[in-house]
Amino acid sequence: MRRKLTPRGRERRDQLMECGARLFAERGYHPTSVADVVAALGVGKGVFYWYFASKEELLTELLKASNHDLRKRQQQAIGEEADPVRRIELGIRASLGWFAEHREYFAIIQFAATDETFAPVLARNREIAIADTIRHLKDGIVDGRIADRDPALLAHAIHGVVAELTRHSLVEGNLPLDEVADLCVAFCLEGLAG
Amino acid sequence: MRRKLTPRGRERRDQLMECGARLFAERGYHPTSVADVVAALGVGKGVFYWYFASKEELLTELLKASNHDLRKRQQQAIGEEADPVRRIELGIRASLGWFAEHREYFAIIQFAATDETFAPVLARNREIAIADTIRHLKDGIVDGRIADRDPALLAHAIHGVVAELTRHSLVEGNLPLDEVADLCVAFCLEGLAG
DNA sequence: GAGAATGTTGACCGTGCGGTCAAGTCCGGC
DNA sequence: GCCGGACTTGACCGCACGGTCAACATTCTC
Repeated sequence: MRRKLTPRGRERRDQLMECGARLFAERGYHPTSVADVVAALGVGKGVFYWYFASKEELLTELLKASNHDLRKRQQQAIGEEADPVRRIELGIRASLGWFAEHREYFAIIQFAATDETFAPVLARNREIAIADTIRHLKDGIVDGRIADRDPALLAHAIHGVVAELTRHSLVEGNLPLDEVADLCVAFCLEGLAG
Repeated sequence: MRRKLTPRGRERRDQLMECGARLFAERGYHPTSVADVVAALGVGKGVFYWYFASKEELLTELLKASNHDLRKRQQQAIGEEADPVRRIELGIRASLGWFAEHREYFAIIQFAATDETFAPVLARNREIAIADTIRHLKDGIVDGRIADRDPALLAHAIHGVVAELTRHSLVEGNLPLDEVADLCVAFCLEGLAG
């Protein structure tokens, strides 16, 4: 890994990250070797270690970059919306939409959660997302729009629904995204209540 | 791996599984070597391959055994309860309770979900659990107690809440189990509705 | 166009892993 | 008391992996 990157260098780095993301998603992190990554790009092994200090660093960078991108999308989606309940809904929809367009990352993030080397990065990402949700929930509780229950647990519950429905629709589903998103929002807002 | 196991043999097998479960949970599957497992037990490497055809098989057996145990507990908890909504509630509470008592398995299952070798076993386990939930949901929908929405998606939503709150309460939480279970049930039944 | 900085190569190294096996020990049944 | 099958040992094998590096190529800078 070196400091100064020319445009050419930045492109190579992006190629390596894209390639790594794809392979990690397809075969998993441990089963994918650095040799696989560089072979897929048709370059020598040294190239990898010019841009990354280690295989570990590549995954860490992928996690950071993807989280940054997802958050950007959520913030754009929520925009200036004032209604806290609607803010939660827009956040949920943005999340489902982003993963639908970046399927590779779901598997990568799920693996990273199980490895103590990467769990900290992920835990931090999640903490931030949960904190956002908690803020909206508290606003909604003050407004009397949301039941007065532990906002932290509610936030985790919402994230759990989103995570599992994301997984289901990516891995097993052939359902239209909107349908899943609608149910996801309806379930979070109303539960099973008929 | 051999056919006939004497009582002594069965005990060794159980020791290996217990030991493997602990180490896989603590350090992860790939980073834990067969040498680590047998060393923790103070026996030679050959012992492992007498009882298991491969490291892979050990994990597979762990997944099967744990799922069997969890399901048994759920069935006992639900018993003869007739009310479908209450059946769902009892199932949720049984699940949270089981994981609280078998923390090791949460990490193991989460990893297995990310590895294409083990994903099929897990997918099958999940399918069965989801099918159970769907049955209760359909009963509830007929009764008019549950909203008439896609039962499959609802089932996944419930499982998502349970999974994430389980994770939260095991990994981050110092909250009493009952409190988490209460909120989990309340959220699933009523959503965020205030 | 010299020289520095950036980028690239691929053979090579050490290590640790999953798995094997020939040899031996333990123990129940006869 | 010995036979055979259940069980154990640990040195060993082959290999693939993460990472290094000296040499070379390209591109920037003045």
